[in-house]
Amino acid sequence: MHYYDLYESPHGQMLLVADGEGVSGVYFDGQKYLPQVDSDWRRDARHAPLRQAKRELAEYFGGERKRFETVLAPEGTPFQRSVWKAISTVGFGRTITYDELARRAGCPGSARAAGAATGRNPISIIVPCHRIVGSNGNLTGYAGGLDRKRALLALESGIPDLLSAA
Amino acid sequence: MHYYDLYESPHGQMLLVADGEGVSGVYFDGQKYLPQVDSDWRRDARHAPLRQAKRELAEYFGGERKRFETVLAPEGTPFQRSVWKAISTVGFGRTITYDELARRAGCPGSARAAGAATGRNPISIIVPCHRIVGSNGNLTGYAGGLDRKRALLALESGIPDLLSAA
DNA sequence: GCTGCAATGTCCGAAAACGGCCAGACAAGG
DNA sequence: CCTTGTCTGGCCGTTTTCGGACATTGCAGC
Repeated sequence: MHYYDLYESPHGQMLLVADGEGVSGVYFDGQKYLPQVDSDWRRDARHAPLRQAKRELAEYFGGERKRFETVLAPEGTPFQRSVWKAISTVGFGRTITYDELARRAGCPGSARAAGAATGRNPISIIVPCHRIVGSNGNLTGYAGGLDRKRALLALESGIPDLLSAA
Repeated sequence: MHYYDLYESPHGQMLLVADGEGVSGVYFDGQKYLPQVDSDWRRDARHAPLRQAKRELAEYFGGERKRFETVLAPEGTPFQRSVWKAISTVGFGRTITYDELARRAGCPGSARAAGAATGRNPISIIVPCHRIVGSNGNLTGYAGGLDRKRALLALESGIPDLLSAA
């Protein structure tokens, strides 16, 4: 059974999804790979993991939270899971390259595949895939749009996002 | 979560599988498409649907039961489900052809596809796929082996299975 | 009679395409 | 020289695509 709820973030509406185990998805409105809310999913604002995720996200955007503790249950291939787990080792305000990410996932040399897996990360923000950048520092991609990626990194750096004002 | 148990039938050991909804599989030992018992499955002889299935199977082999009432929850495509449901409309001791089966499933002309779906039936005996025969009366196939198919039909016809003695 | 063929939904293996990459080479402009 | 940008070729797991194979059957052609 799937449960879901919506959350109004500073960067647009977000869809939160969970199953019996924990939170399985956190998506920006209109992002790539956004799943369809099936007719047999139940919207449940009192679902414990969903409530905790919403609260922690609000604290994150308020600048009062740097680590998430929500119970996660993403679905993916073994390789994808290892990549997503590796992403979670990158702390607030830090960034690493796709190459380094692949190494941390135990697959050195698989930078490109790691990039693809990063793009399929179903849990935005909480699994901080926005902290992965190109080897030259470029923000090469983000399923929710590069603007949001830049905004999140700006939030974490403590520096106002100048570009977004332009 | 998956639960399972074993049952010793007159024609070999059988594997019974269930999830939260009901019985999802009944397999002969060594049959085609036999699923692997995953390490996170739990053997549970007290599981209600499993216990009922075992009891009804014992009664069936003892000649004291002609209809099953166990709650079923097989997994398959819409087409497969419609075929399996159609198979269940064939009564004890009766047989129909794959062509007739396809018609009952709402897809006349899809006899071959119906045959493939029949082969994938996960619930032996209770969903009586052994009662489906070729248009010329031949026993064209059975995941558990043609011997067992013949034996089941012999049991249901009340006639001793002469060939099995040969 | 026997042979060949068309129609049908699904699974499986193989092959190809597709990415949120990266290093090296090269050219252009300071 | 150093910096910056573009291009190229190799890298790798996943996804998509495609061609057969099936627990069939009725019909056409010989």
